[in-house]
Amino acid sequence: MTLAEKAYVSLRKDIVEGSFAPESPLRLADLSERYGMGFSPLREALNRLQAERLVTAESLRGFRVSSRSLAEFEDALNARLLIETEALRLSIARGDDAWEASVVAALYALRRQARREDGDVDELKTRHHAFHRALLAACGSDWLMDFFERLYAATERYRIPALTAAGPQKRDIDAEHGAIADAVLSRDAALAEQLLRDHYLRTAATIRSGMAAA
Amino acid sequence: MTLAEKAYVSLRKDIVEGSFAPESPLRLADLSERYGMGFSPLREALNRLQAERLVTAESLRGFRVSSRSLAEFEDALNARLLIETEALRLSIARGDDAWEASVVAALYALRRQARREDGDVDELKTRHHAFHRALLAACGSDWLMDFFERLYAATERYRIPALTAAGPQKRDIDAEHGAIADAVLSRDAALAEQLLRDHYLRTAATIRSGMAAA
DNA sequence: AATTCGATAATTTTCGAAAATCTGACATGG
DNA sequence: CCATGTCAGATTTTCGAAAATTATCGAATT
Repeated sequence: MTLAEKAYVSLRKDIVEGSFAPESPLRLADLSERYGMGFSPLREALNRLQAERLVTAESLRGFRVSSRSLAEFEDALNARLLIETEALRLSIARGDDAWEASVVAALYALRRQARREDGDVDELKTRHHAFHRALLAACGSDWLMDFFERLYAATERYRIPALTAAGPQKRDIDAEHGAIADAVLSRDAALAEQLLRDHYLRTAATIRSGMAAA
Repeated sequence: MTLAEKAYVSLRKDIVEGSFAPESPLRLADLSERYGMGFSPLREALNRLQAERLVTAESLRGFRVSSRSLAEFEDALNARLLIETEALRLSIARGDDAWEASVVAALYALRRQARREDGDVDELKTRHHAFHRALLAACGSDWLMDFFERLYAATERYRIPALTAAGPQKRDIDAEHGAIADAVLSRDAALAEQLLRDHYLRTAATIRSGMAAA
């Protein structure tokens, strides 16, 4: 892996996880010291992240972490619902046995990690992402999967700070995931879409109250 | 405008218009000579284009123009239908008087340019793009507009070579645009969606036969 | 007191060269 | 004849410094 790719992965992670505050400037000198590399690979990474809307750039004034607002969250969430319900429908229509197996496997891996008391939070997030990706993976559209990844990263930026602010949850997220998987495996597209939609709307409600609290 | 931004605009145009063949390597030395700048701004532009899927990159093996295939075109077209019908629906529901006026203006400008015998093809394409953007512009979603721009560029790569190969058209595209605008201005969302869908499906049919001929 | 101007510092942007890596040809051994 | 290793050339990637631009601060002016 080249330095530029490492810079891209690290920066993306740090932005999504909130290590850099929204709107804070991303100065090359600071980043260079933080990640131990020159300007070139950093600029490459920043340009890619700009195209993904995680950072903004102004000519000759450098880069900043993109702003965060309730309106932008709502926008990203609505786009997600549009993209993911369509992708899920396609996936259910087109997925084969191997796809079903991958959904089962992803759910299993997610649950296993969720039940570990000593669990690594990073690993849990990775598996959560993997489960949601597995649901859509058979949709057959590179563009929809691309949009899914973008929107997932964009909304993930809100999930983390909001959830800590909102306190303990009353939801049984594990059960929601299980219900979605069941509907998918029985190829009930309408039910699966409805459950996925509800799943996101519930998360959105939590995040809204979390942002209001923060 | 910085050199990197110029490089981005130029490269994007040259790729979309087909000045570089799909899959052809984009060597830094060549590009440096062609555009009269060093490697740094070119790499920045290429990285942004990579995030937009117009170019692909392989570690330590440089950049290539993304491939072109009927399957990828169909994928982009279907994504476009999903995104644009939704954006159009929202636009019709939310657009105000100023938006209506901008649609009328964009259609007028497009028609004016289309009727000029000595017309600049570049200008016509710009206005065509502007008209379709104006239709959706009141949707209120940055993400949907972002996806629209990406998909427009992706499909534009197919429109140009296919149309020249397919020969003269029997369609009255001007009338199709007019009908869409009429439906939009009368706020008939269902009709507008249907007309937009038909408009794209007809273009898609032309492109399919054009690709088959080529 | 507020504003403008100029000099200095900080920062981004760009270049040119060095380092790292890949490609293809050629020789060598099985 | 085929496989394998090696070397030179081509290409990408990275660095460090130079160039260009913006930001900051104090003095002069209104």
